[in-house]
Amino acid sequence: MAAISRHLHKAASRSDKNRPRLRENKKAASSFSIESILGLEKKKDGAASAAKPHRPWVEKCSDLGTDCNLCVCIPAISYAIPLFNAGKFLETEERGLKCENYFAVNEGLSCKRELSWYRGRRPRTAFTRNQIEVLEEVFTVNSYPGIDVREELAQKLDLDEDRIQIWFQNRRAKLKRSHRESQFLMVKNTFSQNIIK
Amino acid sequence: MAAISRHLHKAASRSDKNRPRLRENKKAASSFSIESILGLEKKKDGAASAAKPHRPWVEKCSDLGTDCNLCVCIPAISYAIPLFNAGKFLETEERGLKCENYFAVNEGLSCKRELSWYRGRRPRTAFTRNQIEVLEEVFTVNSYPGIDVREELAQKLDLDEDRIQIWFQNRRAKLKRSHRESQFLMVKNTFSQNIIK
DNA sequence: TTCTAATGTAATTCA
DNA sequence: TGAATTACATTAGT
Repeated sequence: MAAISRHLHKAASRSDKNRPRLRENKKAASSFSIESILGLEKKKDGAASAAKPHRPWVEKCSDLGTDCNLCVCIPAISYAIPLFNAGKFLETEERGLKCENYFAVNEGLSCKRELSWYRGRRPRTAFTRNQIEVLEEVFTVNSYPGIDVREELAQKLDLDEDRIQIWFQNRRAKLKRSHRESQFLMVKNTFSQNIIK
Repeated sequence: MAAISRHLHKAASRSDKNRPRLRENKKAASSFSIESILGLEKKKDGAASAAKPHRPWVEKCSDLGTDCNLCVCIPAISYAIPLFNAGKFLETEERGLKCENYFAVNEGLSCKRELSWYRGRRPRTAFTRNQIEVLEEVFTVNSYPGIDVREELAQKLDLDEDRIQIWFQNRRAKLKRSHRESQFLMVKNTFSQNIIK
């Protein structure tokens, strides 16, 4: 049942493709030379929306008007908390609710989206040595564990199945990277040996 | 050649999108319990070599020739260690000590640089004042430069694109940190003012 | 000591 | 799912 609800959740969050984009820079960048970037900074405020520094965490809602005190306040609090408390997850949830309620009233979408950009990121999971050990062991024999193995691991290691899946994804990426590099080394060595002889 | 290796690391394998999918695992997995998977761990030691850290510049070792035993030997040791233990911090320390003792006997100062090299860490890049200036200028208008801007910057500043990317990453972290701190101060001040009144 | 380049990796987004 | 990219925590050089 837990698995089902988790998967429901996954499917649901896949659909909100309208979440904050981090990619605009890519498109925007292609139309800029460095000179233009440097040259434009003073001139164009209108077109600067593309070149505007994208720093969601600095995002002050002071743009919204002077009566928006909470806008300034809430992000401040949400950043202050982690200084005192390592258990960020609870705060993240709380924050989410607060902000969402708040902005639903005042401001439309844009601010909410910006907020969700930093609000929505899952706190980094720190795996224990033992967890890593087991995961690595499983990985050596099966880099693509199915849902059943993942669930079993999750239960045994006291982790979300989601974390397991992501871990394997990243682990496969790492493996592939190292393969590519060792292949490159081989080619390069062969190459330089041929040059020498 | 360096450029090739960089791109090998990053964007090379776009072409293997068409690889055969590895779906069999799902079926196969259901026939495994974790215990049975773990029971197999001894057989596949070959796969473990894949766990090598991602340090492309280690390739330079082989350029030095066969008479450079240390070059070959020590990195081999330092790479072997992590395969047996996930607790990387301890090993890093151990490794450091070993190397340090070893080299302290033979040489003096230049050793330090050699050391970091043997440890597998890229020598710290010292940006020139001009490079920093340009990077900062770009940063003020765009803290998330896309690949094209990064490449352009790399060319103009005579730096690796990788260095540029890392620089922006660290710069964003710095900005975020300072922002967090100032907000923290604000909250703290507001808080104590409210207490006083 | 402080700042920051470099590292490793969990998380996210897109195709 | 892989690939690219990000944030984040940490290590270590100057």
